[in-house]
Amino acid sequence: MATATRERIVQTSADLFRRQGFASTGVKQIVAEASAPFGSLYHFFPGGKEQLGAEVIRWSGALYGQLIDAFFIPGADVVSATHAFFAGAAQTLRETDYADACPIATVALEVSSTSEPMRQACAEVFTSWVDAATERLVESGLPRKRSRELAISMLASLEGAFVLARATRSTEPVEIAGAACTASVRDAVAARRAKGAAAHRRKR
Amino acid sequence: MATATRERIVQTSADLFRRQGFASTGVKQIVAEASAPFGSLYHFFPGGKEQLGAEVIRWSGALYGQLIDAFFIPGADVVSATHAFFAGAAQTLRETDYADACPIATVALEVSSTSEPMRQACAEVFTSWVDAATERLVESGLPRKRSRELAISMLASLEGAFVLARATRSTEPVEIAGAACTASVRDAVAARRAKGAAAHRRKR
DNA sequence: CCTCCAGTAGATAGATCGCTCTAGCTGGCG
DNA sequence: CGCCAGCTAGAGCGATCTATCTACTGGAGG
Repeated sequence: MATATRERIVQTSADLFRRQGFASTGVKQIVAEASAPFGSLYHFFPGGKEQLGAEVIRWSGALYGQLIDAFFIPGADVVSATHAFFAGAAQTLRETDYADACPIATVALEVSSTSEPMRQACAEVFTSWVDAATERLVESGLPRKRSRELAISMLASLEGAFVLARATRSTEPVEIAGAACTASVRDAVAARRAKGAAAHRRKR
Repeated sequence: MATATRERIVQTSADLFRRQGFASTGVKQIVAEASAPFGSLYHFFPGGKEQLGAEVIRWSGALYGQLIDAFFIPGADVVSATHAFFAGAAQTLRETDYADACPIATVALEVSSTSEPMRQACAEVFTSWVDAATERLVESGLPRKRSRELAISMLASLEGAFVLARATRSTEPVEIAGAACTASVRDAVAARRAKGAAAHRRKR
């Protein structure tokens, strides 16, 4: 396995960055926790810690992006999917002692004013998440513009709820934000149905 | 002025922490930027960087908490206040090149798994903000439970929108989150009015 | 067989980290 | 005036940071 070490470095870094952030995680700590030789880190990432950071952001982003597709299955009810999504996040928080929230939010805030390549990586990930969620909502019959708005405000609510939850060590913010988002999605679906029904009535 | 230096240290730290976070800000950088003697930092903050951090969190929290009272003036319309609050946040972001968002969110995410005293300071600040917003909504006639839910989901939306906005260098998330929150408040007010009208009708 | 090179391994450089320490300065009070 | 806190001022400590450097290993290909 040629790239096993490289992968282990990325995974371990992702874990540490999520918990303590980018700046407070040393490269020594990474290689130690990953049981990787120190030299290998700079062999695989000649750009140093910054290159590793950018790659970790993209890797975590892709991994967590799959969660969106896992919850918002085409054909299934988007309202209950939204509720389940937030409920799942709350459960994960509780199970991990409020450590596993968003894998990139901490790093995003840290670097968005100091490292342009890492900031861009974060922006790409967030955009990809918004796009994915938007598509799932469009597929469920909502207008594209409304879907995008919902996707953005859902992601914002979740990210913000994570901030509050980790600081207060309570899942209440996640649950309340989840309820609000679920209600918004329900309203959007109902509005769409009403409009569809009106159009249907008009047709005949 | 006996405590001018101390205050300058706190203000400068608040500025730096907000931009680059806690870990990436060195004490040397703080005293340099604050034009303060190095010894003074440890004179005023014998507990070192952690004590300074906790104090900066509380100080910034109190300062920004006043914004809530500035926007949600007793007697004024809460719906337009909500809209103005988010619009103001978006404008500040634009004016400061996406640097001045939440003064403590970055630090909160960084320390909530590593420093218990600083995590508690963050928790206290967030709680105080939620409490303040809740009171303003209660005063405008909304039920307390609903007010608290609105306050929490508004704060979460704003914090998350800040994360997205800083990373993508766009105020769109703030504007969309603001629109969603404004709609929620409007709905809550409308529901209250309907209920009040029903009670009124029932009465006579 | 030997060559070659990706990957392993870690010593070490050079800068910076948070922090301690001592000495000097200054303004108000006895 | 002399004295004593409160504060200023910065040299310097040990630790730790990122990154570079050289040396070694093991297996695939000529």
